[in-house]
Amino acid sequence: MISHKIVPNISVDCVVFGFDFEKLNVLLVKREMKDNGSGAVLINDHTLAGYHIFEDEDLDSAATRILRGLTGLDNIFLEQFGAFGQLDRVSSPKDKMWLDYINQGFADRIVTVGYLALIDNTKVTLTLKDRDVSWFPVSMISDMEMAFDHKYLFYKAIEALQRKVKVEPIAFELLPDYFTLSQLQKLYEALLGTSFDKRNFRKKVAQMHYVIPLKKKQQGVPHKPAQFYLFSREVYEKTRKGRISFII
Amino acid sequence: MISHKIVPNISVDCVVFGFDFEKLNVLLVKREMKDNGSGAVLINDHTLAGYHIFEDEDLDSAATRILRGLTGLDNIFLEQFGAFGQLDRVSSPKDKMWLDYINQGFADRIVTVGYLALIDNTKVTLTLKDRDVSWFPVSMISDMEMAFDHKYLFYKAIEALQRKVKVEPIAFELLPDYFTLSQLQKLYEALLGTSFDKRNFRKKVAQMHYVIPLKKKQQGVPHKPAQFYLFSREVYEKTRKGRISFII
DNA sequence: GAACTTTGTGTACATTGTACACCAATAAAC
DNA sequence: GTTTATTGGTGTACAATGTACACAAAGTTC
Repeated sequence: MISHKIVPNISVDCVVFGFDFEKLNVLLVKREMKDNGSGAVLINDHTLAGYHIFEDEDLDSAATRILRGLTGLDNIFLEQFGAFGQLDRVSSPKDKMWLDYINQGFADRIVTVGYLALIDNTKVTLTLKDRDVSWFPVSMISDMEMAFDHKYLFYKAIEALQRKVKVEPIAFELLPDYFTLSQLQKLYEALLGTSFDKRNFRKKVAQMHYVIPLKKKQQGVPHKPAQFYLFSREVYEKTRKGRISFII
Repeated sequence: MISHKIVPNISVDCVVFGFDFEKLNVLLVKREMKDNGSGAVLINDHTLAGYHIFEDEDLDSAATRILRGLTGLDNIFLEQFGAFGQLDRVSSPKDKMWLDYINQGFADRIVTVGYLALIDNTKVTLTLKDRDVSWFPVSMISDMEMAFDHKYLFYKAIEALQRKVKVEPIAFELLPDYFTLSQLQKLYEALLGTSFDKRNFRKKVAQMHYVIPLKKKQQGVPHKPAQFYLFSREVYEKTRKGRISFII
């Protein structure tokens, strides 16, 4: 195992989204610290998945490394949603105490690059070695305590996600390889916080020739089985349109 | 004058766009270095407007500071388009020689945050003290020599610009307060590299209630004078629509 | 086989996009 | 002051897309 030198004032934070066919979730890491003597709980909240970058890796690699550590997966969809360098990012007493505790000292000035990650929930089983990592419904985040400016980063991430999802077919990254149209619809509804008419939704999907029906159907469901579809990036790339439309 | 401590491994680069009613231009800074003895030209190319950040300023402030230095203007439209941390960003012999020459040594690892800036050409007069800063048509960039990975950053910036301009009314930042519809149309054509039908374009603009006709008309032009319009951000914010439309 | 649950389909209307051609208003030239 | 050159400004017919809306079909469970 090679030990890498970290860059003390640059880090990467990943906002990892997953979809359980009902709602959107985010992956958070528990942060816990007790007083050595009394055992009193000093810190008990959550952070995004993040770490410093190493001297010898670029930003995308750092994000990939962090996600591999948490989920065991490579090849996760990743996209930057911003760089954050506010002076007071890491300034609360708790946060300083924490950095001291985990022995990172405090660079008084850390710039972090935010990454949006979309993962297919069915491919991940958490509860690996550490159960400090778990999924939380995005609707719950507003009521949670979070470290540093991570709640702010989360909001920025979800804004970016909603913006991008309307314009690029990245939502499919949150679904398994085969999915039904109802699952797709629920996903978009969860992402955008709206609801769609079933017939109109399907009419629209029918025009997306890169969403391809398979011969396969659902099995063992207590109702009419749905047909499976798959997303083809190749077809998408070949058939994308001009989309000139500055908005009203 | 206070002297600030710089953060050696973090910088900000600004891709500054302007519009001269004919084409899009970018602001570049000349980089020149001659051999002390022979006077031979060792480096003669261009860089984006960029510098390290200071310990006591955040990223946006750094970008604002850099632009104030170049243009004399505050209140310039600014938006991040990415963070760049490739290991080989600053690696060519020329670039190393240059960093040595301007006495910055070489941090072997610099992360830069890219900012897109849109400025109203009519408000800037360059040729201040230094004439090392000047406008170049974006169409010319592909043939130019540029420092570091700045050509790459430029392409990323223009991609982001084209994406955003279709979806948010930021193009107006490139126009004077009062403008004609023909100027607006030429601007969009320059930005997107397309051309529009005049009547259809105007029909579309007519639906944007935040583009407001004024009583004023052009004067002294050798043809029918055009009406002036203005962009109202307030009206825009109040009337923006839902725009749910994941793309085909 | 009855009850339950989710799938899958079509039509009428409104809105938006697109293709296309001519007169109007001004300054400059004569 | 008449002509010329140049850009500004307008409407209509058709195609494509968005939207509102209701019911039968295919499975499982009991």
